[in-house]
Amino acid sequence: MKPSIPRGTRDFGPAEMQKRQYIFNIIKTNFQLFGYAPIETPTMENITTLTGKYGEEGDQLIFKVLNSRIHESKDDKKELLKKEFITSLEKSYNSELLTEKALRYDLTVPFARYVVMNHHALTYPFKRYQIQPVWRADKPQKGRYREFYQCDADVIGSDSLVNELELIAMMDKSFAELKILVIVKFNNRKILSGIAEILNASDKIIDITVAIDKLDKIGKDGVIKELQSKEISAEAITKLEPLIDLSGTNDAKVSVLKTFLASSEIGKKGIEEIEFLLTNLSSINIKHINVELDITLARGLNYYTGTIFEAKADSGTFTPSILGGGRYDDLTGIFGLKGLSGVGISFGVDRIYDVMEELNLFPESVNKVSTTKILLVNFGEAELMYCVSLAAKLRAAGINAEVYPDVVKKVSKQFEYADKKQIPYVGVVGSNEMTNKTIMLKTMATGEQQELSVENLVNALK
RNA sequence: GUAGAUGUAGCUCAGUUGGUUAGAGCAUCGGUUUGUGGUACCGAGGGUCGAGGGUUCGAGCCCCUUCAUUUACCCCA
Repeated sequence: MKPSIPRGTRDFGPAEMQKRQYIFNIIKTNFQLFGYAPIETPTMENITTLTGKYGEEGDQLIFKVLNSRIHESKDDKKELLKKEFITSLEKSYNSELLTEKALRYDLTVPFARYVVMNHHALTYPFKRYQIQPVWRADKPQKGRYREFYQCDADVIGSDSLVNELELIAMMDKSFAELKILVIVKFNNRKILSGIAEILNASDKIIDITVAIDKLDKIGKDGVIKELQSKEISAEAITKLEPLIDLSGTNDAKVSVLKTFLASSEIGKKGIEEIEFLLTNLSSINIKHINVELDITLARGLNYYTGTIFEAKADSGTFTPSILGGGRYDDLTGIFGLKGLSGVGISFGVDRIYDVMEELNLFPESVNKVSTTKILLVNFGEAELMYCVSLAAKLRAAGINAEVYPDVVKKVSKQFEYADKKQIPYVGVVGSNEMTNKTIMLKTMATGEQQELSVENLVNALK
């Protein structure tokens, strides 16, 4: 049988893992620096926990898990199962008889569920970080995987926009350390609600935001066409035009919005929030990222209610969003705990990796196949055991050491092993070294070698 | 779902208007070299040409069907 893995999934070899861990470490360090504590949640959630939170499209992308042991069902239940299966073939339909579990789609909803279940034990505002894979039943493409890691940091139980500010500061620091030039776009769902209100099209808010969101790709005419196809009135489209044309500095955009949204309470609230962030950006001393107000930013997830974030690399040809996030005022409400507002961001490690790979942003130090410092080469059975005890001494001194575990006809094979694993030193042990209680230390890069006592060997490698 | 591209050795790919025994590089193994790798040279093994059907004296190449991979749309990290 020819081996394969499900599409949209990947194996990561040692070389890739070194680079991935480099990214994870930077993000994790920054999460902790800002006071977030780690949690993990199960791979599977009850499907009812997930459905209805990600929008219509999102719900379709949830990986469902077939209930186990359905073949052991009683006959009358089997009849019901057959009916349910046929129904699910004909329309989008969730049958808990068939699937009551699903793989997590993101980390935010499981987090909200966790908060509600552990409400009594948490200290608010509760700040948590979570680094785990998520699954989406998407068609894989460039930069789009069916299994990928998210690195989330969320604060729940605080309305303060200071949380948003600190999240921006954390993005700045993280992307600076990763050396990725990034443009962080932000917007506010309240602005979008305000716009829909002004246009008398509150029921069409999703259609409108999705259309505006495509401005980059399809241009102004394309957006207008899309709006028309969604049965937005001509009058509303005319009203909307100044916003489609919106450009210039963040401040210039705000002043246009102020006029446009003057008669919308929710819109004015959104502007207030945006102004708070803009005027206080200076106090967090951003050095690396570009922060830009973009009213075409919509984001598909249903649960966002306030600030929304998205970050993209600002150079290279591969520029999908590598971070997303926002404020959700009542995600816990669905699980029965009202009045807890949360805000968070999510780094997409897999795309960050792709971007860094394209732009060659990994430091030389992570481009190693192995962290072994010395390989002990043997010339026979007795020498091999001498190597084993020697390795123990090296490791006791904190030196990464490997023993070549076989006795092979050609010693060159052992050197080849060291060479392929890019191990910088080789310790050769033959009968001479054994009688002298020494080791021949060879520096692979230069080919130089010298005979050393065990103590001198440890010192030389330290 | 819709549209395009691609499936040939373990990997990356050549393969002419259809013509004898399907090739290369890398990788693997062996040798030049029984106390020394990365270089060089010599040699070896490895293929139901994605699958099924058709056209033809003859198909890796043309036609049909099907499967897989991949890119774009939609949506998203």
